Amino acid sequence: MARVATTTDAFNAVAEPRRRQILDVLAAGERPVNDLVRRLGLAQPLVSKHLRVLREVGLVDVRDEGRQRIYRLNGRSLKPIHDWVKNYEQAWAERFDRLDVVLEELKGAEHTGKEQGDGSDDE
Amino acid sequence: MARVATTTDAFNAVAEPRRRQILDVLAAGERPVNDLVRRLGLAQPLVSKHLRVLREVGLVDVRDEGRQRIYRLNGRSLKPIHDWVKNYEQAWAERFDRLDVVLEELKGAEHTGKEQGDGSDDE
DNA sequence: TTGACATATACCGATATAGGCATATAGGGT
DNA sequence: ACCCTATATGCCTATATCGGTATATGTCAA
Repeated sequence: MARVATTTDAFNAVAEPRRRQILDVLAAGERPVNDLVRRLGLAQPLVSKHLRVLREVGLVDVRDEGRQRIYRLNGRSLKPIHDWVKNYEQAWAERFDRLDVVLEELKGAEHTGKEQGDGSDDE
Repeated sequence: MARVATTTDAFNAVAEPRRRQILDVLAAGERPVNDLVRRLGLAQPLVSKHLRVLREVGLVDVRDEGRQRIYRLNGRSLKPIHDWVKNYEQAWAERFDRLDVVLEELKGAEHTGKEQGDGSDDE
């Protein structure tokens, strides 16, 4: 048997560095494919294939706009990963057992994190 | 070319569900290999191989104890994953509102709305 | 229609993965 | 010494990956 298919879940989709790159770019705002191609310096078919994988695990959404396809981040699909790693957080942050510290960090993450201001969540 | 080697980084190591299972078991405490074998119902060589991968990316440590090898979780290696996903937390922040509320109650409404409206073109 | 552009897909090659089975290595007990 | 247990590794197969090149699909413009 070969490895678990990359289209299985977000874990596998995100294991590929280029796909993480794509998501990182999309985090700044939706973009057409060619924009990603130029920005990442990858071959266009390769980008399309990676986008397909990301689409199949729900990490990105597409919208047709003329002859362009606008891809948009759908970070919700990363939640399973976040939920899983979160359980290990204490392994590198033993201060984590105090609720106030938890909340402090939570808040910090909100205005310290890079702007993703695309507001892609909806529904 | 094939996929990036699973021994490359934690992202790839953790993309394999069995390896996540192993880590989950080890999260409860260090264990010898046979313990994992019984607990996961996998073939012993398979467990050993997965443990090797986990070891090579630093996700577990080993200690020799007689003729047993005690594996122990080293969750610090998961931090890169956590750091990466954390930036996307806002994408599913609807659920997060609940925590925002708690935060505001504790800290006195320090929370400011998230900035939006990037989507700007560029380059 | 023709042509140019934007994106997706088909096909191919090389790689290395997960898992199975058999065996090697190593330590403990007798 | 021997045997038994515990674990690691080697060899093998099937699979499906990633990346490349070529082509198909689709959309706009003249």
